[in-house]
Amino acid sequence: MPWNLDSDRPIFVQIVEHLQYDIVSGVYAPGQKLPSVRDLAAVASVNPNTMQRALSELERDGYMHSERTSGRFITEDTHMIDELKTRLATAQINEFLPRMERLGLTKEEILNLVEQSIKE
Amino acid sequence: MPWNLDSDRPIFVQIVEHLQYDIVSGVYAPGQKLPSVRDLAAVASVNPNTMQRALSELERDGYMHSERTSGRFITEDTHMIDELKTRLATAQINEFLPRMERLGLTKEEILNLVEQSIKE
DNA sequence: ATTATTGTATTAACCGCTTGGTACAATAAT
DNA sequence: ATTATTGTACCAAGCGGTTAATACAATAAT
Repeated sequence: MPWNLDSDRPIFVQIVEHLQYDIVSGVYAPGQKLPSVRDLAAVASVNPNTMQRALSELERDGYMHSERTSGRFITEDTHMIDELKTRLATAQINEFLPRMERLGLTKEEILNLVEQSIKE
Repeated sequence: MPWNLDSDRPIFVQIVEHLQYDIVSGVYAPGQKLPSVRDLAAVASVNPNTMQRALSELERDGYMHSERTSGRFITEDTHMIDELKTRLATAQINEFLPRMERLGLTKEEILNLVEQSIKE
């Protein structure tokens, strides 16, 4: 899964989101050890400082914790991960629907578009 | 309709999008005169330079044109506006669906969520 | 004719993000 | 014991976006 970082938004924010999706979708399992800051930075083609900043945010929010010198680990609180999943999904819906309506599409048109696009 | 500008992305980009939505949804009709740069900037609580930059982009793409001292006008090319609408809607879909799937939701779950959320 | 308004251009300053470079303490690996 | 790896911290430089302040020419409004 590429990182798909663009220059429109702060990179560290995009990394936070990317890793949140990785946690929710199970790319990193609960309790699993993460690659080192330097390795993650290399994979993402980003400066280690930038990766560090993203990881600090995720740590501050409790999605991971660092063990000084042995590495960094995903939380084992599966309930918290489930909540994150719900929160991210809801956020997507709440961005998507109002924008589609603001474009002048009716609820039916939106539903049809989604239904159509989801098949292929 | 508030402008809802956040600090995550360049303001001028968000203004471009906001005005595109206004054009597509008919807030500004084809051929209609826009408020002055300074007025728009005041309404959006933004520096005139920033508003000017957004308007220049929209002008470069042909969605409006300025008449030196009499003001700035929305294009009368309704076909172009329709295309913009389609393009924006498609872009929303193409962002929304992959993200929902990446969260681990099945196509059915996504459809149900949309269907559910659209009713209320 | 005079005044106000229009779009436009320019410059300096500030701020946040990013990078590159360096460094350190703690501990795992050898 | 020595070495490598870990997270972490710091600083300087560069860059893009934003603001503020001015200015100008063209023309609409008076």
